[in-house]
Amino acid sequence: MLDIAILGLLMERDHHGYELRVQLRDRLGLSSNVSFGSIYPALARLERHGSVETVIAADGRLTALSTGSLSGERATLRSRRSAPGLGRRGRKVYRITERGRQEFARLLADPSTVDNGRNFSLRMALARYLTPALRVTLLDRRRGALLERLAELRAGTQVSDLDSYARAVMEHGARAIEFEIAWVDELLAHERINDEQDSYAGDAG
Amino acid sequence: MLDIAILGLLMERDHHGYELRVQLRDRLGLSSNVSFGSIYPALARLERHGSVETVIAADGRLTALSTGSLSGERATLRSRRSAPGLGRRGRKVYRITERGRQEFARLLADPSTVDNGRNFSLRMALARYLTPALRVTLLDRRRGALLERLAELRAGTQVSDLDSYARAVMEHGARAIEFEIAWVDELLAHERINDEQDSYAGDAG
DNA sequence: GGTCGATTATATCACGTCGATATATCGACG
DNA sequence: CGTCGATATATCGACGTGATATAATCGACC
Repeated sequence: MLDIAILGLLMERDHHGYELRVQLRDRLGLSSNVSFGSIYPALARLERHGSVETVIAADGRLTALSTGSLSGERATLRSRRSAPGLGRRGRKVYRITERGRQEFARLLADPSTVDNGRNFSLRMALARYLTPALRVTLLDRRRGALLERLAELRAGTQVSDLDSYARAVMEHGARAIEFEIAWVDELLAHERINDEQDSYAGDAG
Repeated sequence: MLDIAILGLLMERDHHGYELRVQLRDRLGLSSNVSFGSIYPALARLERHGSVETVIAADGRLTALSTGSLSGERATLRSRRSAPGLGRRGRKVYRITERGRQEFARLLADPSTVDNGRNFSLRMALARYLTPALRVTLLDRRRGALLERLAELRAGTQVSDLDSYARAVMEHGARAIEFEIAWVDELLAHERINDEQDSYAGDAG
């Protein structure tokens, strides 16, 4: 889960661990503050796998934060008295590799684990990296999973069997699913509109 | 998480592991099919802790297994042909202990981990075991957590910074939170109505 | 000008949950 | 008779979480 999210952020520019957490929340909508106990093991995993590489920031400030991939700067080394020249508590900046880009494309397009809401939202937030066809596939899968879950919910214990609180939870659950189906439909409609625009612009038939 | 859910189900009647999974979904709304890799360790944990005890059904067949304080009268004998529900393969039936009941009450009333949607829904589904005052506390806490998350979402990276897909995910996230706040408000209103009814009919018993 | 708390930052731990898998029993269907 | 699908228990590795430790730097206040 985190792998794809981290790779997605690194597609845009380099990041260090702490910053990734903020971006995970603000740009990918991962529920408030993913634990460092997830992020650092994930980074270690990705590095072991050759999907990312570290670019140790030699100076304390700046680093790759503002300039993105362009990193020709050989910065002013401030004299540090201890440890290898890591500024501000050794900051490790991570960069995606070619292998990582391929892995990212593979993970993103894989529609197998879309029955989980988080996985779906995550992939949608990164959907600009997908082809239109794959986007539609993803949305269709999610729609199917939601319909299935809704049917399952309605087919479960009959409502009369539950007390009013359990019933309220079930009914809210059903409404929430319908709410998300409506969203998915909206997104699908959007994809169709884009298709039409493409066929006007690109295909004169 | 599972502990409280399992204890909640066992408050009503005894269950064996496999059945718990179905009930977790159908009565407590836990997202489709909790893994056995969660259920069995949870049961072992609870047993170790003295919150539940096992009542082995020695014979694979039927075994009214005596308990069923509630299900006793009804569970006599159903037509034994295609009726689902009674197992083969040495079945371990779990029963809640007095210690378990106390533990359940303690866990249910604890409002500390209500920032997670699942924990909240779970506690709401079991809210009939709470006093009205504790129900309101729970709802207020959840409301606060949702407002906080909404503010955080709105305060994050400004929308113009995101591509249309990431933006769509963020906006849906915000709407989903508002949707749940509306639900919580509904539930709070209900609690107030019940309060009023109590004060009118309180001594009519 | 010194300390204090907040923020930035990396890392590790125990624990819980998940998904996959192994194993076994029974009823139904052919 | 075999095997398929549902019932049923159990374990495994992988992953995410929350708590905690460590540490440097920054701004604020006195």
